[in-house]
Amino acid sequence: MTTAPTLKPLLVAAESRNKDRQRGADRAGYGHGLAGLTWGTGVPVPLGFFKRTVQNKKSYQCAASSNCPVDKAGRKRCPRCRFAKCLQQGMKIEAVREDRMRGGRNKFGSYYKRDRAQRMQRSSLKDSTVTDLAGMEQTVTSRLYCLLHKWPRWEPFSFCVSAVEDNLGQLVAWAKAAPYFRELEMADQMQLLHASWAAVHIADFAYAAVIGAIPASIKMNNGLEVPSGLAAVMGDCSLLALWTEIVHLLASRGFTRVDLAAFRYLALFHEDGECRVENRALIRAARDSLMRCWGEYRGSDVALLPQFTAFLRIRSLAQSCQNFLITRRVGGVVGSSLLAEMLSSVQVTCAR
DNA sequence: GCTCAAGGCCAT
DNA sequence: ATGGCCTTGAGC
Repeated sequence: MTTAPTLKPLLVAAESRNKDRQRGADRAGYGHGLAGLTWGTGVPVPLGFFKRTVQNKKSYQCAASSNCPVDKAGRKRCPRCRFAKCLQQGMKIEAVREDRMRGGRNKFGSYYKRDRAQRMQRSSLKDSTVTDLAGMEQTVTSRLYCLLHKWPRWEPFSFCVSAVEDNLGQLVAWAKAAPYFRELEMADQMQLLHASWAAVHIADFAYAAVIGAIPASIKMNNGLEVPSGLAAVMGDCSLLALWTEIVHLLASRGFTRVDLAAFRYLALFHEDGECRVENRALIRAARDSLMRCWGEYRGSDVALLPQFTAFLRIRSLAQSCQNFLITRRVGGVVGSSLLAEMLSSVQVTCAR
């Protein structure tokens, strides 16, 4: 069986996307005192509206009570509230020139500079705290919910495989943007993903199950009710009991989105993935940083212990799930080439 | 010289 | 009226 090289192109694509985004962020400048504005780079911003309003000394009246919602859709409804929002967001009337002189610089140069420096500091700080990283996890539950309702559900097993594949796709994009991970060489990135994808998948479902974001069971088109945890354990009914046990354990200890973020990073940078990687120092640094942040969040290192054992159980469950998929020969028969590649890498590991 | 935020223009 | 794109020019 030959597997198409699927993971690498995905990583390459994610990398170029991230670079584009970074370039966009770097290019984002200032407009009338407000940070994050650009001319002609596709970021829609009410520069023209603000400029005209100030230049022509317009004064608008609000038909309602001066608290109209100003969003992309309703922005044209009430100019008064739109202008108020501009000011509230930090746009400066003084930055619209009275004499209408073009070009050159205005007196805000130093303010822009300071603001830029501050924003830079904030973004680098962000890299080192789990709490901020947890922002990414908010989307997990809604995604899993969609995922469970996405396909025509004729057969439980192929349904579970589809769920796994769908989750795999986003995992790559997430990891590629993750601090530390994005600094690694491509080969190392592949190693870590091969070793962690299954545990991340289960952790995602565990979180969604604990907070009740997904239904307990899914109704197949043939009338059969299937527990949604089956998608978490990738279709292996014999693992369902273990799965529910872990979910209950996590629920009793408390499992927040910060904990989920920690689980995901823990899986990604776990020792098991380390054996064949080049840059062990960076991965160890990532783990240290993670444990420090997570410990701070939980209050103490001791408080992490039960969480950590739960994580280890998820990892061993993940191993069982992978073995199950291999015995079902998903890689060759049902699964996408990406899933096949993930599974074949496990087989290589086992053979050694 | 180059940058990049400000003004102007004009199709919508 | 709006907003995308082009031109300008003081400060670095």
